[in-house]
Amino acid sequence: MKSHTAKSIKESPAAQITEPADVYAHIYEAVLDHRLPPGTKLKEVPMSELFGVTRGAIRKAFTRLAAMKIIELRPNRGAIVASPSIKESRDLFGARRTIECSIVDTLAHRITKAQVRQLSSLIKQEDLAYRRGEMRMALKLSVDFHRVLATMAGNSVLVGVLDQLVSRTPLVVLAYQDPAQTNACANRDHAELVEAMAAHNADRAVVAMTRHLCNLEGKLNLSDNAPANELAAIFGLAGPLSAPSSLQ
Amino acid sequence: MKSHTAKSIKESPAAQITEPADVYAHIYEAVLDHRLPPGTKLKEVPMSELFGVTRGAIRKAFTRLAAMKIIELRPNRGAIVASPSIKESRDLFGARRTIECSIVDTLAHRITKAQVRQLSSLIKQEDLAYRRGEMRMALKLSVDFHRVLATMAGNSVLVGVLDQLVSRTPLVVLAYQDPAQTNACANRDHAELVEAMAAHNADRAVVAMTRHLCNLEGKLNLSDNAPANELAAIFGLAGPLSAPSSLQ
DNA sequence: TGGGTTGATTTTGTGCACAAAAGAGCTCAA
DNA sequence: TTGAGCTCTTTTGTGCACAAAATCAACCCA
Repeated sequence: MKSHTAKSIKESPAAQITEPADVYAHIYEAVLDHRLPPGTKLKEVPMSELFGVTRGAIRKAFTRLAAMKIIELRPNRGAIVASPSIKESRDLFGARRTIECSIVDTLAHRITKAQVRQLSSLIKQEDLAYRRGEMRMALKLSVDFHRVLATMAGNSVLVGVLDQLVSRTPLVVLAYQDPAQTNACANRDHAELVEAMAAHNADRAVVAMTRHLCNLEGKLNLSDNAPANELAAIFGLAGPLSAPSSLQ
Repeated sequence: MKSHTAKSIKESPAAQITEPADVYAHIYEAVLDHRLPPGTKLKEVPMSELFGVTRGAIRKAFTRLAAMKIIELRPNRGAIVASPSIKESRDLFGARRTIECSIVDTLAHRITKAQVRQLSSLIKQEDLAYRRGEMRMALKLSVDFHRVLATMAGNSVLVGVLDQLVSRTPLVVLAYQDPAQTNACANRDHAELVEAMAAHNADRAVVAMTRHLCNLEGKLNLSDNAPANELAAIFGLAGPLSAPSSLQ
């Protein structure tokens, strides 16, 4: 009970991790699984013992995670799992709309039959995972779909940029997801998008992508009085963002 | 003559740098000044001695610079100043067009008189610097203009993304700039853009931004047989990119 | 002469120990 | 009872020394 900070990271109790490098991935997964909820303190020594690596390795992973905005690195005060604000979450979706609509517009003009097949196959896998209830896998495949789309459009810089945004999205979704809503139907959006692109109908594809991202954002509880692990919310007071000045 | 790698970084010979942190900025400036041309090896020990900091501090700065794609970090083989490929340069401008057109579109609808004044003031300063021949200052102000634009549009995520792209742009420009061309007239583009936004004419503003970025890109020597500090170019052979497959 | 191998030197990577800072708990006084 | 100040403990930050890897050069042999 004394230090309950980072005890629940291991996938299964037996799986002792000894690999030198991919501490990053493990922490990332743990965050996405909500085994490490937003705000959790990540101490270096327990982490290093847990993963069986040195403190330096943990520190490096932290640097990368902070660059991706998965965790927040506070000088002299350690790392905590990021808790994105409402505005940041909205901005993230806004940025994705901008970038992914551009990607889809480009791709719709020049997509090949082989690419359509590849995308359809991804959708099928994703659908299967949903039906089986493998939500983690489904989420991963859904994210992959967007990454593949970006790669197909061919602009390597946009691929890099989008990768950052897409990586951050699940954290936002998990932080603000509305328990009443289910995200099972998001899959249909992907299919519609691919249909539009296969028909080389760029306008329709852009609309489909916009709607898809708006659907996703709409399912979140991003109203001003949404809970965000904030004290104000816990005590039922006004939302954390009465004025937009509180973040910047 | 033995190790001529990093001797010319200091701004002035007397200015010995002892600050702990902003090694990053100094290296970045040196790269933009072409005191460290693309491909230059950056050794840790000489650097640390030069700046009067420890090797660890240099290493940290390298990590940040690599994240910004200003330098390239090759495992076990040290850091070199990035030499962006032609495709990457084109993609960079493409990405900027996507993001900045979106920014300008948003901003044109809601820009305030005060913001117009601020932008006009920036343009005036920039113009002044150009006239005085202070090219470094002019370049910096020109870059700032784009950053301010992004900030005014209000999407913090897009601000962060654009910051990365804008920071990388000068490196590309310096690597591929055509000696025959001059970039003195780029300033007029900024003025036109602000005029369009002041009139709340989003379409015209987007066109202005597109043209501005295309102008910039167009002044570069990005044809397939452009020199890029490549051996092939030095010896007058075929360009480094006969097929686009050579990068990815 | 040229290609490949080996050894020496330089350069990068990493673990460890110590320093500095933050945090927790305690005492004492108002 | 509260709160300021103090000490002790925990946690993060950093310099240094050593390990591993790569680069360079000489050398040998075909």
